[in-house]
Amino acid sequence: MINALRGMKDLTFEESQRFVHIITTAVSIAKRYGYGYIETPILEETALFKRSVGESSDIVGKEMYQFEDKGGNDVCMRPEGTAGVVRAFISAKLDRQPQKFKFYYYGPMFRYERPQKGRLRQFHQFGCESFAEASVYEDFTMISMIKDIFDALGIGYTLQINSLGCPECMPPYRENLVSFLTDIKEELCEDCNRRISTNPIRVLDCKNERCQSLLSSSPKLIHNLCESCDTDFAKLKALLDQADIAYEVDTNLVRGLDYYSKSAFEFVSSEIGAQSAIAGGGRYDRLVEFLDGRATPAVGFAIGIERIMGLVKLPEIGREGIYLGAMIPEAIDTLFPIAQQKRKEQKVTVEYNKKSLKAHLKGADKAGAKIAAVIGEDELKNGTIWIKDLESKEEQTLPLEAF
RNA sequence: GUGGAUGUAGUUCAGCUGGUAGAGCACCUGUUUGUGGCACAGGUUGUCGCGGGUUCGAGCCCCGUCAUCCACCCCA
Repeated sequence: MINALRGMKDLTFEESQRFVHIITTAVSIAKRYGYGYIETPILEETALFKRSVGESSDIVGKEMYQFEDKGGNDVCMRPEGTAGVVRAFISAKLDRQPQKFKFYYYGPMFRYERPQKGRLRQFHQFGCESFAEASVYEDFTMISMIKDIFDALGIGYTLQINSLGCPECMPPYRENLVSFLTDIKEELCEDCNRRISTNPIRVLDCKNERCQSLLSSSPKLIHNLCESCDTDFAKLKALLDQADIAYEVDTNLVRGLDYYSKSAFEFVSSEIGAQSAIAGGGRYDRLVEFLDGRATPAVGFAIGIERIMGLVKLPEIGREGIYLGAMIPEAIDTLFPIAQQKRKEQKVTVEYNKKSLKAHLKGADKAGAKIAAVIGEDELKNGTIWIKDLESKEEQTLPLEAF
């Protein structure tokens, strides 16, 4: 027997219903916010991710499904969605248009990690990217959209926000931080020591308690923002307050991808285990430029479908449609014209074998049908059909034309 | 990549100090030969993850391997 690969899952029945429900809910809300669908390839040139996500990230460093294709190209299964959308945006030369563009997407992402609760090798994201809108109002609007989606799905969450600064205030802060960290490096954990040179900002995120206590007196970017970043962050908080959206400022919130700047946010849930982030995003004003486009400000986010799958309240669906069956072989053929007609509007299940009335009713029950319609000897002779409403238990025999 | 736990019927699990497997649920059939969801009765299903080893004998012990789960790491 061949099993699915490690970290890859099949979805059926209730799970697949949840999946579809999440996507359709998110899509309808994104459309209301003016987003249009974008589909980009799953396979991209490896260089795209190296340049966008960043070589220092774990994603690019050790988690990519990377290989050489038959034409000798260095390719990679996308580990996240933003890079591909930005690439498509630039390829279509939309960066040269004096307009704003908003796209939503959803689909599989691939990361070669050790699976655990809420972490798969093939997982799915729903995401949005907004281009050419530099205003912090857009950051706010995006958070508000995620809130709408989670509310519609009945999901509880905590919102965490932070500002990651910009090319003006980040570099001096980084130097500042590195010198602080270097002074105490003997006491920091092994991982943090490595991070001082690779990605010092991420030291702030260390889960080691000892490191955290040492870091309490570290310089905070939030207190070293340039004027523009500072006023934008203040504005974002004000807008969230005004909209009554609860949030926590988490000065240690560091997005794992290199391309973020200014606003960063993460929605977390306490109910799903260690992998608690259910959505994450932020501003990435420089990414279009990094990928050889014309400088274009942008904001985006992604929701992890599998992460919220268990949290979603699925609307209850009752009995639906019609079950058709025959009690004698000669009546079976008469079922199909009826089915054809009824399927124009309803769900129809046809049983191809003759069965006893009892067996048909059981079958109708199992099929989740609202109406059981059966043709037996008498009905065939009289050109009628026997109907039972499985909910109200009402039954009647109707002429075929009247059904 | 690291650590821990677990792998027995479709599924959830039991299986005492080693003697060639059981329960609930699900499924199928019956309980007036044309009436469902309930109840009752009966029934089907397993190379006990895989490969070695110890033993007269292993689901139970040992080694290896694969997989799953949880955590670290990282992130959606």
